[in-house]
Amino acid sequence: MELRHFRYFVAVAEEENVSRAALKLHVSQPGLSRQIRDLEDEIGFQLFERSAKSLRLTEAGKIFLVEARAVLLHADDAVKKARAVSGGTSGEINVGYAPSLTVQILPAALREFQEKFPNVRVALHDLSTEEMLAQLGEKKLQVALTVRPPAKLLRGLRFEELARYALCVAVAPKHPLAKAKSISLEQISREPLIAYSRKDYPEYHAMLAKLFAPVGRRPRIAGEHDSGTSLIAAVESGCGIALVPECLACMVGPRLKLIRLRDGPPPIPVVAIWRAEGGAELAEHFIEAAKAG
Amino acid sequence: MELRHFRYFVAVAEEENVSRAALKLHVSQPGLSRQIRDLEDEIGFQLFERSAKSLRLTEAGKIFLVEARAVLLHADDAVKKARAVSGGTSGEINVGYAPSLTVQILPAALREFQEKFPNVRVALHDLSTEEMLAQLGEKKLQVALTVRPPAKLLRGLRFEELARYALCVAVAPKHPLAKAKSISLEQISREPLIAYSRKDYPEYHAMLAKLFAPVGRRPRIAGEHDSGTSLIAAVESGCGIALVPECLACMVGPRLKLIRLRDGPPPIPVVAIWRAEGGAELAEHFIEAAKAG
DNA sequence: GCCTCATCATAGCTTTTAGGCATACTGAAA
DNA sequence: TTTCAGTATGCCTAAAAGCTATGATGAGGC
Repeated sequence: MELRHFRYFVAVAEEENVSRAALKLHVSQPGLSRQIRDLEDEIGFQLFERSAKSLRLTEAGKIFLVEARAVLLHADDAVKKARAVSGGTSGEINVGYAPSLTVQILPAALREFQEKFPNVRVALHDLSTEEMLAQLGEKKLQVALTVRPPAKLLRGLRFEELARYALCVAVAPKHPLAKAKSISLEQISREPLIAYSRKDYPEYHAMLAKLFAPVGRRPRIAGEHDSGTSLIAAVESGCGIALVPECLACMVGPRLKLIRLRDGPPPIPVVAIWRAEGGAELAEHFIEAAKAG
Repeated sequence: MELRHFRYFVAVAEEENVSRAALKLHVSQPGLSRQIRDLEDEIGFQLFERSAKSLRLTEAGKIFLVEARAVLLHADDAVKKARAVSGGTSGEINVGYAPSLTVQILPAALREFQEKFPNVRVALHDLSTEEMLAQLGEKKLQVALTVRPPAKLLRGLRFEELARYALCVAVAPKHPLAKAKSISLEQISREPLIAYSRKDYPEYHAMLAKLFAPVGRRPRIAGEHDSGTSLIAAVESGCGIALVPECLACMVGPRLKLIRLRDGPPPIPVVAIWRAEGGAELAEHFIEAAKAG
């Protein structure tokens, strides 16, 4: 019996649904199903009553749910208490990030990391991907969070994917396109387009060019902005529409509508990048936190 | 982080010695060493101060030891509480056993098993190996604990080794041989030998015959007994010496001396045997308990 | 009544990782 | 200096977690 079994059981018990729990835990449904079964086999009694279609906690399962949650907290607590005594690792870590792509990831990562390492100062640097790669090389950064760069730029670096976001269309709620279920590139090319600035986001413009090449029309760029915030404001005020990663959803709230892009590019991979050669213990912990968050 | 890490850490911390802890946990020293290292890597601080020769708990490690013990108890407790509500599996299990060979194993197995399954009635049957195999076939027994029988008698049965015991020589403390560091077969053949009864322990006599064949002398059998208890009594009273598995050590206490047998047979394997075809859930739990105990 | 959908279980295969063996390293004691 | 009692490291194997594909089953709609 391992903590994994407790974690898995709690998730399944909370959802009363293996498939959903599997999604939440980032494992496959059959794998999860099997782990739960293994757990029941080991403890020697049923935690769930099963039908082919669903499962429900048994009485014993209900008790075990309460206890299992407590055990998991207890285990975390054990680490925290000991860490407090150890004084904790201290130091500094420099993290480069692409704001628009890390809106969802970064806050969670920071919270997770600072909980484990309250004595580490995290310095955040809003940089272009190019700058990040350069500064990783110069050891000015220990970690970069950005879109996955082409392999040839990753000499001496390693990376790990944190998320993928589809590209979608941001329109003001009262815009005529706001009611569409999806929008085509052709439709976009007829509208004024609000873009990220070419200077700070060269990859963004490269992506636009590649995206519209097969359409035979160029998008009409009606404004360039160097931050997601001001780009959103511009779209909201009716200056035009914008192509943004779907993770901006949590920034725009009801101010804009994000609509599916028909025949869009594959989802944009957001990665953590660090130096291949070892010694960057803090960087690894930061990346762990980013994955967990 | 898994419960395994907690279990391993507690063992190492209690021993302040990886090698001894590894022995206790039945894992190799390097494997254990690595798991402890992994744990430290994951939590992000040192639990031990290391020298090449030893390790000592850090302050954080001391706290973590207390907490880790508590977490492990908590986890067991979670299962127990839930099991209590479930009413527990009830039923009956019939276990055949060879008393002399299971003197160490059986009490621990029973304790372990009854803790998990207080509502299961365990019926113990003192039988010869031959009888056990027959009764397993007839489904009168679900589990047998005895010396490993030859493969050809195990058709339709499965087995798992629980322990091995060397054969050694039991002598009364005041016997002239009591001071020897080891005793040869040749020496034994000069002494009156107290044996298990041929009727109840045919394998024992087969083993004796095989053992003494190369020596060219027969042991002089001065008495036969159908239980370890009376055999021990006979040796204690000076009637002769006996060849017994070393696990009897815990029965004889200071009453007899157990001395190494020179050029003795390989250690005697004690196994749990059960029916190969499934359905014997309780049997499996019993065997798990026997392994854990 | 029968189809479709949602869901869980099973089977077979792949990948990960715990754990094993051999061995190097290291400081203390003889 | 050698030996000894330890821990750590490298490499390999085997067990187990996890994945994909697929089967089975009951609920709800048509």
